[in-house]
Amino acid sequence: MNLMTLYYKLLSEYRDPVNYWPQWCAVNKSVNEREKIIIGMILVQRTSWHNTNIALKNLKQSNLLSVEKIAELSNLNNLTELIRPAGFFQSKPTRLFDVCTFIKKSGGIENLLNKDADNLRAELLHIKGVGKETADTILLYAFDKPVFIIDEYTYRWSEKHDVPIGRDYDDLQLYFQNQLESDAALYQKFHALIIISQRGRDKSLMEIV
DNA sequence: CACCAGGAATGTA
DNA sequence: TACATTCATGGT
Repeated sequence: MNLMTLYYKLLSEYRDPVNYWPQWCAVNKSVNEREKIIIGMILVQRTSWHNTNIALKNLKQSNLLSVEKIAELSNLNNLTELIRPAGFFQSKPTRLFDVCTFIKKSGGIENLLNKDADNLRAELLHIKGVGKETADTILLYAFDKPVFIIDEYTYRWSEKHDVPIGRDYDDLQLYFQNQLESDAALYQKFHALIIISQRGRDKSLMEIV
């Protein structure tokens, strides 16, 4: 069974993933929504969405759920307290600040949207705290670039469905992208379905819209 | 109380 | 290159 067949099977079982993640799979995302996705992706690293949502809510209440405003901070003390529920308080504030600073110095989301996916990916990977998974998640969901995300869910799903590729990020990503048409909307829905189809106890997702 | 939740940097051989 | 360790919070 090829990946497209498996995708349609997932669709038939779980319906349209856009209903589960409207803010992620939306066709027309605002700049602000894209920023929230990026901020969320940094905060959720090795953390549950439940905890991440608390941190996001704190940022919103302090009017800091913004790349610009985070990048303009003179110190990270307040930011550290606000995102503490997301854990790793000694590293995440700096990671978040660095990502926001990069975006601001690059001319903002609007400017980065025009950049080539490969070049943007390389630039993101230069930021300390941004690895392949985070970079690709940002590319796919915040910038709508056709890059398939490889994460623990993708590994488990691939193994379960006998995808003939081992546990290697680059190999598995190439396989998905070679088997599927290069389409960001397809990748977004496909990956959302992979997650939805195997969520465990914590069924929470990103809440902030 | 033990374990987990969409990682990435760092150190070791 | 490949693998182990470390980092922190809130829920189950």
